[in-house]
Amino acid sequence: MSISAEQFFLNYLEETGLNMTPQRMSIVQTFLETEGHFSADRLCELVREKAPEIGQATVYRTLKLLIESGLADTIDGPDGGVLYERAYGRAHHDHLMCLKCKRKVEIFDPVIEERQEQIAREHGFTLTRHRMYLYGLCPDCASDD
Amino acid sequence: MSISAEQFFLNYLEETGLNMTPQRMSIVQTFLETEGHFSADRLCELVREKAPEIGQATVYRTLKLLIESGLADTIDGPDGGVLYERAYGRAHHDHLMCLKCKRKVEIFDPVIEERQEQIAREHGFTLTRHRMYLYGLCPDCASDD
DNA sequence: GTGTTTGCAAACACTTTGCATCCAA
DNA sequence: TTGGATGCAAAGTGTTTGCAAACAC
Repeated sequence: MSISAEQFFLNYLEETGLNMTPQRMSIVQTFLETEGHFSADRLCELVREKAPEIGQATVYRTLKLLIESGLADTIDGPDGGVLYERAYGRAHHDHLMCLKCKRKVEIFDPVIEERQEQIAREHGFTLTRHRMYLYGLCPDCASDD
Repeated sequence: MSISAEQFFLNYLEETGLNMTPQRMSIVQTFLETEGHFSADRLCELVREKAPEIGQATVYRTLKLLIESGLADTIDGPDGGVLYERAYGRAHHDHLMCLKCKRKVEIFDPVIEERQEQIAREHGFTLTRHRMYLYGLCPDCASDD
């Protein structure tokens, strides 16, 4: 976590032999400014508020680079859609979400993380990454019933 | 697990005011005969091997019913696609998959299950369901490097 | 200059829908 | 008889791609 996210992305581009461009810069900045989870389409809107001339294909292409570089991460909702969130400079976490109001809580549990490693090891697997989603009703929605 | 899967589905249809039809019967049977994880498209193919006249829309519609009834469950692969598997009469489990050869191992860990409940409770959530995917390299693929 | 990147629109894969017809109860 | 079910084809999603022009280095 010693270098900035922008620098991190620049390094990635360089290593991969790709160029920085105004469009990519805009998209990365917007991405970094945006909190929480959002769809590709939503990011597109946000980018275009500042730079309407940027095509959606470019946003999709850049989002792909962000993921490959490790700046971004995807999450998949219970409904099937794909969302993105910032990953670089943040600790790993999983998600707990409310099926009704869609509220999301980021969670982290060392016990679970440890068991995951353990389980993979028992099967001879080398663990690369994992995803865990807990779905249920938040306190507010549970009491609405 | 006291009644058969077919009966279970019949009950669901009845409760929901829907009818059993030859097409649904074919699809459910094919679904139950098919081991492992498969795409909607793959199920379509299998169904059509026996009953070529069944439309894909019907397969999709029936698959939806299978999920609503609880007979089927969806899983999402690391690559984004949606797969289906049999759920009724089987214990809950999570998945460990090889990123290279796509091999999948079904796993279950009481410690993790317990912690998940615990975490949800700590946040005031009522847990409905969860998904956990572990991704990595299986023994064979790891040694290929 | 040369290879990369862009915007556009068309292509894509997968899933859902509208509709006229057909069928189960 | 009547509301649900079907097949077909068309319409949606959300994402990717081909291409000629524009650009970064």
